[in-house]
Amino acid sequence: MDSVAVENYLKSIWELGPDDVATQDLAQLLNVAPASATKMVQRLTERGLVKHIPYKGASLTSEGRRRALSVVRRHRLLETFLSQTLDLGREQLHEEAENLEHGLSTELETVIANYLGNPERDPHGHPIPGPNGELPIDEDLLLSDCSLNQYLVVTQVPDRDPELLTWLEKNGIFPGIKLKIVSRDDFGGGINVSLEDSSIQISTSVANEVYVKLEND
Amino acid sequence: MDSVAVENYLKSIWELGPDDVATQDLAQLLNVAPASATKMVQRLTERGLVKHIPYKGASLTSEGRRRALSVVRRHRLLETFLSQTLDLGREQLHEEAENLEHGLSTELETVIANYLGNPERDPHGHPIPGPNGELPIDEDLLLSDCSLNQYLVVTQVPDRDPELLTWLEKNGIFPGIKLKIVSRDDFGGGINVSLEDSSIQISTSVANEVYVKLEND
DNA sequence: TAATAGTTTTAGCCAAGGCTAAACTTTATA
DNA sequence: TATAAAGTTTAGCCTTGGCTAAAACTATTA
Ligand SMILES: [Mn+2]
Ligand SMILES: [Mn+2]
Ligand SMILES: [Mn+2]
Ligand SMILES: [Mn+2]
Repeated sequence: MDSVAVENYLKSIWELGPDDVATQDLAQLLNVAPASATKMVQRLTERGLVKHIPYKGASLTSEGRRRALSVVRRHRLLETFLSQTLDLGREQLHEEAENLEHGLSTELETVIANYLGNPERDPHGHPIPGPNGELPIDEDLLLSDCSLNQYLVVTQVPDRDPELLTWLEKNGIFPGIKLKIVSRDDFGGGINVSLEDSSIQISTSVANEVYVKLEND
Repeated sequence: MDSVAVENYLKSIWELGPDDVATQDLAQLLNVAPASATKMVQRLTERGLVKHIPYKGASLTSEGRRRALSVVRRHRLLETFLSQTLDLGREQLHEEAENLEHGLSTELETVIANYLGNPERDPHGHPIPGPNGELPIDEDLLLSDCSLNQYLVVTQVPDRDPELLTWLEKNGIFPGIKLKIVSRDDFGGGINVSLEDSSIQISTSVANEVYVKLEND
């Protein structure tokens, strides 16, 4: 079994990938010094889970990816389970799942997945990998890439930043909601969207973390 | 925050206590070499969580006890939560809680406790410590200590051994069940109990792990 | 009460996973 | 294109939590 540290590194490399991941980015995401990240990346390379090209970056081998996706699966199943059983807001889920994901046995993972009806997405709309690390293809569109006046449905919101998530929630943006981009502020940077019965401005950086699909399935 | 190892040592010392705990017993419960247990006990003594009298044994300080009970609370709340939401048998709960207990935040602990209605016992009948480490007084009687022909109600069964727990369950012995000791096999060692509509023989070693109370409240 | 068995501690080792400071590469800038 | 800045790796250190083997202590038993 991988240690908590190893699981966190693998998951982080996956999240920052699939391109070569910079030592700095990895270190920052994990709150460790760059030297620590380098050392761990080297250890994972020894173990055949990572490919490291010095001064260039790190990427997962297929075995590394499999294990990373196993952590992601546990994380997202836990988020879904907690949101379904307890009355937690979408912004509280990530942090809790982050702690619990390493302690979930394969057996309990299966029981929870069945209990939930083997869901394909978590409460943020993130796809849940299958038990063998199959990742459902994800063809959602970045909100910021969409054209004006198309009818869209939100499919994914980010999960890491509770502040942002609370703001999105308060303004009616979460998976399932319909919206339309009505205009772009090309310089102020941002887009104006209209929802069912309100309309708000969303900065580019936020629009870069929200995914949508076209309304007609 | 205490590490996983520290939490496990504190909980184990509590479980083996309150008398001075022998190095060997501690090592065995935690699956480590006696020398490892000695070393950790010394570290915990440094930190003021344990009192160690060399060659005699280890016991918890009041701060050590508080932290141990916090782990026990998380463990027992998790067992209760899992048994209530998923359809796990009583014999599967302990192992899962053992892994998850270290990843449960204080906030989620509170949410779960409220969701469950702040229960006083877990599915094995073990008392759940309060949020500040108050342990409900436990005046249950050892089944093996009870006299013949008293009307008894099972209050606690052990949680560690899935085999045993499955056996108990199959024979109708679990918290809430009424029974009566009808005779003792003083030499074959064991007691004969009659339940609602069956009667079985229970070895002394098992009867030493089952607690009961008198039927009239 | 002296030898022996059992238990505990000490000594010395190791791997994991952190850190800082210094050295080295790569990239950007003058 | 030379130099400076930014990013990365190496070197060397530390703590935690394991281990085994040997030494020390305690309890038992002859
Ligand atoms: Mn998440
Ligand atoms: Mn999520
Ligand atoms: Mn238990
Ligand atoms: Mn229990």
